[in-house]
Amino acid sequence: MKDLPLVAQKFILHWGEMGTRWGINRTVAQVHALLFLSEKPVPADEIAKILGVARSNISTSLRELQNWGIIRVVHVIGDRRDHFESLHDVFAMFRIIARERKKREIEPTLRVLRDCIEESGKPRAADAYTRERLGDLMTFFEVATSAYDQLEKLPTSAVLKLAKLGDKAFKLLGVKQ
Amino acid sequence: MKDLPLVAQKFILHWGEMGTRWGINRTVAQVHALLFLSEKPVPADEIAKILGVARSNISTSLRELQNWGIIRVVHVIGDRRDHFESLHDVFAMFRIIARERKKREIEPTLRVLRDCIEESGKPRAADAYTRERLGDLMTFFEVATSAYDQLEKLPTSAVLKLAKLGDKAFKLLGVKQ
DNA sequence: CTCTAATTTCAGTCTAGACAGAAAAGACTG
DNA sequence: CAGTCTTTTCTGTCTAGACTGAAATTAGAG
Repeated sequence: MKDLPLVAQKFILHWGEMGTRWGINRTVAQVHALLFLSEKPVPADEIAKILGVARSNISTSLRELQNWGIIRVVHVIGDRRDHFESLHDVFAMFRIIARERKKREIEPTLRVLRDCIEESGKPRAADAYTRERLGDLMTFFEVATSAYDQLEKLPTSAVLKLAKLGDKAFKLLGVKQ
Repeated sequence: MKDLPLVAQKFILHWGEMGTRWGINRTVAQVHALLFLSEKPVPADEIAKILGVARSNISTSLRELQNWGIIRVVHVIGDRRDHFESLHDVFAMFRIIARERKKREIEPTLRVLRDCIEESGKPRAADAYTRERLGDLMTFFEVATSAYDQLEKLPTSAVLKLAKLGDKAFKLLGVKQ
């Protein structure tokens, strides 16, 4: 870690902490930060040395990041080791993260809500109030995911245009005032 | 827990697991789920009994949920105990959650990024590539937060309208096709 | 002001999950 | 196919932070 530029150290540490706040293992987040800042692909043993954690631990973290789809293996001529590089396009990266979290967490939640609401018809399974509350929650998740799905289809350039329009967009569409 | 409707049990357990995936203490999430489904305000000792955890633990969880601003104390005549109820409007609830997470996690990250970029001008603090990467990341967070800020100002009705417009909205605005 | 109920704090315990290191498996080389 | 390098898997250890129960504090009632 000490041989990294100061700014890189600072960012990697912060990114690790952020990870833990969002349910991502600290080491996984740190590995991601390191690769994100790295111009050249990095082999696992170097990552281990830089971050000061066991090689085996890095192996697991890399696997996890590959499952997310935000890093990939590349090969360097004259070196047998796998090298890893992060996706460089930040917007694309967060699109992938959002999509994965939707798949892993939101969709299962929607399924549970659907099951609950279905079962809540049966006698003794739930009272009317519970049923209504769950219905509201499901509506929220449905609206949110379908809105996100629309947004996800846009290319980055369109998302940027949209963001730049900001307030004006809402007025043009007549959803405001 | 056993005396709750089956559907409520199922939801509370799932919500607890979801919490852990998003960096929220399981018990905190369970308490929230319980209150969310509860028609009447519930006193702390009953929550402890229902969820089967220590009273003191519930005290901490309730404090946390109050800090988030998604539950509040109410008093019931003829009972000295504090009773707690969840916000019932789901959209309002997630608006608060999003705002808090922005304040607690996104804004500190933006500050770190700003610091890093500023420092990266200094000699030996960072190479050009690192600086560029951090700049891209900061741009992303800036665009995302400012877009969210706009959205947050809209009343729920307008957000629903917007979501319903869906694809059409993008075409109307000329950001698509 | 005293007594009791309710809540919070605190110090210690417990445990899920992070981590290390060894061993196994896999892959390339000559 | 033996030898070496690399990666993965596995088992046991360690620790942050979740949790408990007791003690301290606070709030109301008479």
